[in-house]
Amino acid sequence: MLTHAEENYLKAIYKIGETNNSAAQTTEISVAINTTTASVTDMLKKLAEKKIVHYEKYHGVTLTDEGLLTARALIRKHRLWEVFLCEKLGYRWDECHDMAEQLEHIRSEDLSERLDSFLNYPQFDPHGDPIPDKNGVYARRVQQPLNSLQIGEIGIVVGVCENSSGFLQHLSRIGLGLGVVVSVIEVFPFDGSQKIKIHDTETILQISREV
Amino acid sequence: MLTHAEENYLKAIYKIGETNNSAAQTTEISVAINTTTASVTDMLKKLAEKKIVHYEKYHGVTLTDEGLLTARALIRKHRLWEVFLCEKLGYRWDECHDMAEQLEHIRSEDLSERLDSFLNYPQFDPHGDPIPDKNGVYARRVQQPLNSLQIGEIGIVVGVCENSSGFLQHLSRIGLGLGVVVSVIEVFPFDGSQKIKIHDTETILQISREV
DNA sequence: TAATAAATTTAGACAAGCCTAAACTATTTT
DNA sequence: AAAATAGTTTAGGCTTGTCTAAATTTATTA
Repeated sequence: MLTHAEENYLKAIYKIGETNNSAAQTTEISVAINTTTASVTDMLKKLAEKKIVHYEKYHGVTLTDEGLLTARALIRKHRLWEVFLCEKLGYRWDECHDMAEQLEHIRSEDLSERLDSFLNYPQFDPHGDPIPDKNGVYARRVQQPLNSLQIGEIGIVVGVCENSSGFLQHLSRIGLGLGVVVSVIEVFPFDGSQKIKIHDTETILQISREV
Repeated sequence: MLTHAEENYLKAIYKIGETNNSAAQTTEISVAINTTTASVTDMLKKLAEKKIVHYEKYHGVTLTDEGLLTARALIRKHRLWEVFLCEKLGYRWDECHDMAEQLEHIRSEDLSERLDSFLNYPQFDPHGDPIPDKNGVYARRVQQPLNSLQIGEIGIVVGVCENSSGFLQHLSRIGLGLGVVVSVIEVFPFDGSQKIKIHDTETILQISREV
């Protein structure tokens, strides 16, 4: 059984490993968790002791199989609670992170499962991040053109292909900035334009190619 | 801002004060919280420091106005979460206490209010205990005869007036033991008998007088 | 490849919350 | 009212998770 602090380290290590695709370094973790590197080193020893991470002095850590499972369960809880807070309690997606951060530490046999079912097995949290299922499996999010999304699918704008400033200005004018969550409402076969919902307003665009 | 441990002490002190109608003694608190009396003494000093309790050495503690408010907010959160766990996630009333015990410590501006509204402003938790409103006010539960309850009202069996063993055996046979939560579904004016729901089964009884 | 810079670990301390054992108060008994 | 008992507090210590400052290792650069 892990303490809250240990769980927080675990999550940070997981996320760093995910995005870097390499071992998480002490400094990276200290930045993520907002502590000193000395504290991180202490904690890494404890986590290694508990077989949660593979730790090699001066060379960062990676998660063990057990650590990976636990980390995914945490992410799952976090994201399910975010869905709950937004969908059921009406919080905005930017308001729920701190609460979810606390809620993810609630210990219980099968709370995640019950919550999942209550929320109707959501695939994504309000930020558009995928929610692992109870076995830790989740739809890897792949960068793909917006125009390849099917009706009902959800995506986050992570970049654009064209870089003409006029085009970028147009995007930001209509609210399509980086990180914005969109879902496809309709596809018009005539010209391939899509009616997409931007997490608040609705707006129709015909776009050449986005990611 | 109080720590989790401080909040637990606060709740214990509140409950003891409520039931005893007097200052909470060190030993009582240590039993409630399951620690040593030495730990309790330490904590009482800290709580007094923070103006949460009035503390007189060797003579127990009572809550300050601030302490009282905070305690009621905690109880409110606890009971609202219990309602959520039972009604929305389908837990049995005896399963949700430990989770609610954790959930009550979640810090947030207005989570209680949102939860309250989401749950449709319940008056009682699944154990039949009253839920304070956002100002800490709640329907004091008063002992009253079951037959005085109106349709839709909820009560807990806290005692009986008649003590003939035959009568008591009848009660336990139909599942009406002490602590059982009942709600009145229907009243038959003809003979004053009531259709009451016992937190699981349904059963009809015509009863002379209960509390 | 030796010197310098950056990252990491070790050493020593501290607050919170708990513990045991010993000392102290208050209450009850005789 | 003195002695016995019950309840409470103090003293000293332990663990967790944090910190600063110093020492060490790795990486970079000239």
